[in-house]
Amino acid sequence: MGTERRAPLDRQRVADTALKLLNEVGLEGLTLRAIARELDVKAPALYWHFKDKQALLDEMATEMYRRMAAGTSRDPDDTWQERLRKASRGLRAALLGYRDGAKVFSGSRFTGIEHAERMEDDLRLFTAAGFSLPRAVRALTTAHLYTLGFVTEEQGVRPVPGERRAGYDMAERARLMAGFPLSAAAGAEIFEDHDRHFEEGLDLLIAGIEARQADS
Amino acid sequence: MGTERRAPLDRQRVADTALKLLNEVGLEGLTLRAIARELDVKAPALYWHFKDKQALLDEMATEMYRRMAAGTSRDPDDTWQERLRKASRGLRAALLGYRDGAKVFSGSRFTGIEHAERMEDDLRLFTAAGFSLPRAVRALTTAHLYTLGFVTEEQGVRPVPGERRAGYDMAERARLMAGFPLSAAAGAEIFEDHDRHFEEGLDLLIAGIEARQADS
DNA sequence: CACACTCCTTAACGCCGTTAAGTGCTGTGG
DNA sequence: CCACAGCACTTAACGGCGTTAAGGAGTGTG
Repeated sequence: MGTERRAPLDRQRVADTALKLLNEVGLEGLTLRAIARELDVKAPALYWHFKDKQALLDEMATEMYRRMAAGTSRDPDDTWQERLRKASRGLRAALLGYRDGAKVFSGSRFTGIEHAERMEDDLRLFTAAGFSLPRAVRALTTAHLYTLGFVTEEQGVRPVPGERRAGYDMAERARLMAGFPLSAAAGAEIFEDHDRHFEEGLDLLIAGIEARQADS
Repeated sequence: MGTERRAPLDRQRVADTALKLLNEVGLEGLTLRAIARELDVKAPALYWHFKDKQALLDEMATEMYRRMAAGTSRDPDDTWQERLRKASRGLRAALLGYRDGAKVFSGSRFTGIEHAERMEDDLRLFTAAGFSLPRAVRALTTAHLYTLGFVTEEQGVRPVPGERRAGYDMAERARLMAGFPLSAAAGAEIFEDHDRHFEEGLDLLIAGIEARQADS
């Protein structure tokens, strides 16, 4: 008979489902009722597993980090440049993997200390490469913050890869920008080819770290 | 008699009041009803001036930009390094001037094209200094995005200058981080002295731009 | 003096996060 | 074998949110 009971939820399953739903409806559509419906449960049931919605978002951010960690290859013999590139690209890819990923991520905190392991590993690699701890931290966090800022804006323009948010018509923009020729031309540079643009910013940063490290 | 009528609202006054209120209650407390109350009006009145709440947030972001522009000195004889520093510091100061300033700012779009004037000026200065347009754009936006990312995280830790968000106890953090000595030590570097940290990241970026510009 | 237009109010809608109270099921000690 | 504890959930409800519909007072215009 159809009387078998659904397996009880746990934080992990809730977070997984919420992340899947996030990609369909975006952050603004991600309500507790919608998540509960997806899990075949009523909304207050979620309060058994999370103290409030923010705690669920925190778990989602943590899960995003876990998946990034699982999806980014790391070699102990990386140069610090390679490591910084991998970390930054990996973070960007992870954030782009979810609608409003950057917003969810930067509005939340990790629920555990699992992330410390990778951080420790990165810091070890950088200090072994000759960086003082403060310099290592500065290099890593600057890249991290650049990446967060970049993807936040990127997803503001392109909520879903492929689509384009209303009010971002390039022809319209060009018309308004008559009188500001450089800015008009810059539009293409800013709103197109995010991949290349991201890499170029990263290049600047790495060049700067190299330069500052040389004249230590 | 007390029968004189209140002067009618306009977008500017609404945005001003909303920005003032933002500093008192934060983004999550910034409801249309609260803004209306402050203006001695009922909430639906706001819909005469703005098509929805996002349009009001857009106007607030634009006003933040205007005030930043008014508060940042600019010299036509700036070197590009000075200009980049002024622009980045000015943006950070402007965002820090409001609770959740970075979130409001990066979640919104400017309502007009007033910002194009400064952008044009910056691009002129950079191209006059020998940058190609793409390189000028890359340099400016990279600094811009770094700043946005930086302040977003900064305000996540310190919603109001002076206060400190729950869950950011340094002693507690140190205890959890036993076993990750470098990460533990990095905490101080990350969560303290944002001013210095911001400047150092900016230094890295400028050094990188210089380096890439040298071997053009 | 009618009419249009501007700027606002009153009332209500559906949805949100969240809490309180209760309910069935499972496993354990007497 | 049964009382009872605790787990995982439901039902019901609360106050507040953004937003819309309808209407009304005051002002300027033909």
